[in-house]
Amino acid sequence: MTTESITPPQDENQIITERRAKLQELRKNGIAFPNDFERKNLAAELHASYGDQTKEQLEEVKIQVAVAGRMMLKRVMGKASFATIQDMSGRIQLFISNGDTGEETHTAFKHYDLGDILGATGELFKTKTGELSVRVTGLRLLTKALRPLPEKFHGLTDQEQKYRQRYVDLITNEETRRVFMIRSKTIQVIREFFARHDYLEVETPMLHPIPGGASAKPFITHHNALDMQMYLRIAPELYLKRLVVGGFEKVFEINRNFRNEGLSTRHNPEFTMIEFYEAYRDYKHLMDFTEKLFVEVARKVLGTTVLSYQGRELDLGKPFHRLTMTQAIQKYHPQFTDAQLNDRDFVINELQDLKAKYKTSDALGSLQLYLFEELAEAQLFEPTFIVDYPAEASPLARRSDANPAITERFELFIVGREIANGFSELNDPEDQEARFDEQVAAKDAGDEEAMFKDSDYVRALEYGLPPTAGEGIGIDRLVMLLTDSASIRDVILFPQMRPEA
RNA sequence: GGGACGUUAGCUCAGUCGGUAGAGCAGCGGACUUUUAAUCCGUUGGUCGCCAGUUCGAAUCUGGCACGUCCUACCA
Repeated sequence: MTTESITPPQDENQIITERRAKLQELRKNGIAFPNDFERKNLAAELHASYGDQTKEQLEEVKIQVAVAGRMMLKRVMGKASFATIQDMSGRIQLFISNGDTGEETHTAFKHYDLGDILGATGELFKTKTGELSVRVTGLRLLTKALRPLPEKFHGLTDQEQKYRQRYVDLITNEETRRVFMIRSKTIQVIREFFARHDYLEVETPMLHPIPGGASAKPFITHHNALDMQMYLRIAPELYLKRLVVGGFEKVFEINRNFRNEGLSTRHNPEFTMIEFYEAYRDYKHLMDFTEKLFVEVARKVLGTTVLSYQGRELDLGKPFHRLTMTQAIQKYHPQFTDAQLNDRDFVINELQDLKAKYKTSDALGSLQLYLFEELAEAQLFEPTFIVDYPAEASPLARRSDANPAITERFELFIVGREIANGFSELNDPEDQEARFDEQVAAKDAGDEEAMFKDSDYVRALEYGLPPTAGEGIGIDRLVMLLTDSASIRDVILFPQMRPEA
């Protein structure tokens, strides 16, 4: 006994073998992958234009259509069949019968498989149950699908496969298509919003010789011709502010940042942010502006400011809360007094009880920040601006005139997550240089996330940065909110995964 | 990094006490000219994640490994 000489690839199975044979047959009989079918109508447009017409009206007007799409459902009943095809807009039913197409075409159709891409021409009509359908007179197989689709009722449910094979997820799951259409629409609305406010959209480098603008571990890469180490950007901030120095007084950029940190339901190594800067504004203006932006995005994308996130209702149309860190702590832990929260030893004691990390060298503001993160952050379900961040944690932000230990900075929290971060920009070049030097000292002391000193940036400030306000908004997290997604992977088309086993 | 749970047909899932593998969908063959996850009859399809161990015998018990999901930590 001899083994078969043809060993199919490992994931080949009987179904794929069968379909390959059908494709072989198609090749033999002509052009297996024709590209001359002219699609003239989309499913959703036909439903919108003719869905309301009666059976009789449709028979009278005799609308000729040409539709194309992937076959998702198939029902064969001897001399007549129904098929449901799906295009970018939606689905429409085809009726194929010996009487309309001739027996040969209908017989060929019976061997078409779910997942095949078809082109059909014919006349619109309504079935006796009232479903708008195409009475097919011409039917062609445009692309043979070799691999079977997931089960037609449940679709693809395995999370890993949804992420790894997003194309299958998109074919099968309406909800997945909805999420990414909302994502696209969200970015479009944001662009329009900034354009309307006379902002200039710019693109700054993704490859940085000095990573800057955030506290994070960068990805390191190498440029061959220059033989130098480069970093994927962790934030565009320093470049955008250089542009404000240059006279582009309102700029924004929507693009990816890369951070070499852990993966989680809220973190992907590459994520999308919008950063924007406007001269002659301060952080208070940014908060008002952000509220307007969020309301507009919700209204234009979802049609309402009221949304449901993981079972809880949220209204972006209500004024956002504004609290200092200590006020936020007290909101959820009213037993703490102002005196206690401003007492270093007391705060350190609380942090110890919570097993939270801190350094004995930390200033009171940083200690309060850690306590806030432990006790309040995750509870900020309704949109809340937390203001007055400690200067040592905000090396690019302008100090408060009333209290130089804090900065004119806020972070916006919604559903317990940081969604945005903004501040009045530090435009004092001497203070900026001093703060860079502090960061370098921290880096030398072992802080991997401390910033590098960017001397050209300081030089830019020395030419004069007008008083400016700047902010970054996490687009992925915003889209999670708008789509009620629990994981950031659900709003990124191709999330980072480990290599396949 | 730590913890919990999971991995069985292309897909969705069962699998009892350890006794040699099941259903539905998809596929193939047949019936059926208005179906709606069409229906009905017949039928093909398996490295039970991988490697060891225990046992007469392992999808099932034990150990290790891989991958995944969730929680947690770092982080936006």
